[in-house]
Amino acid sequence: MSDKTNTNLKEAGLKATLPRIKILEILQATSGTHHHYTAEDIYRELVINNYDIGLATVYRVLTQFENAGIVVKHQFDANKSVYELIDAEHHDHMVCVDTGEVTEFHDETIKRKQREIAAEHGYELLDQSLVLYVKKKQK
Amino acid sequence: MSDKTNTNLKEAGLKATLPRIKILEILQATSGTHHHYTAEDIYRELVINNYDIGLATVYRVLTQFENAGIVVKHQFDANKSVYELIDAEHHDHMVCVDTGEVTEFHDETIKRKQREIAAEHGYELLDQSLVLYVKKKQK
DNA sequence: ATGCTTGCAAACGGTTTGCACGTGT
DNA sequence: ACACGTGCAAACCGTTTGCAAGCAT
Repeated sequence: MSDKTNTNLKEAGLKATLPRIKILEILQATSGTHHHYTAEDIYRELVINNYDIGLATVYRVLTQFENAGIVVKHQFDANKSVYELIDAEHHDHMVCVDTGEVTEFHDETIKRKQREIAAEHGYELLDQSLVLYVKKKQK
Repeated sequence: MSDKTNTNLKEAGLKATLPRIKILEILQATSGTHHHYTAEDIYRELVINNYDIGLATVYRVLTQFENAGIVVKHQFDANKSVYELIDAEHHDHMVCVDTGEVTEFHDETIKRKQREIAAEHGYELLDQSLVLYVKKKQK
């Protein structure tokens, strides 16, 4: 898997350096439920594992990953960004306003409707951001 | 109309002060196409009209308006917020990535689908944010 | 009169950048 | 070797806040 990781980086035109490899590994960690990380989440994780990697580098690497199409940057909250590995199936998010829990979903009907709407206005749909703010239904 | 303005403020539990009245008037200005303002847009407008109102006050007033349900805060771009008067019909936005132009739209199909999806996950839909990033279709 | 508002300037917090040093190929 | 990548600390920039003075009621 570390082979695969290096390959990914090379393919993206990025030298396989320690910081980039470690950050990519953290993003790929499937153990926790949350695969949405802030720059500091990742930085903290690095510090815990005794890697001497600066926060500035984390930001730089994440930006490079974003440009390389390895990662998407989301803005669920007004004043901090979270990053997420891009997987094959691109999905949207619902955020619980009480717990902050993030659930992913995908819906083709909505996607299709969006393209229609853009087209009606003479536009082509390049990208889209949909976030539902929800709370647990109590009965 | 300045009567109406004061009434709005009073109803919202806010004293009718000069800064609040003027900021509300700017938000209500229907002349320009863009009714999406950054705090500085509004500040600049105030300066042009020779009002001695600080940027900090603009932020404070906009936040109060937001809490009072007079205004919504959007985050089309990562590092600046825009504010918009809430009108009866609540709508979504498409932003042209080339020109920055913002077009509003409303679609009931999408809204309904969203409620369904939230419900499927045991959630209740409180709020939602949908932004389409588009570009002019060239032929 | 008195409590909410405001202007100013300083603080904040996430993110970016300049620079000299370190590292991958 | 040499270009590219990195750590550190300082800069940035939109936004928030403490404080003393100013208004609306």
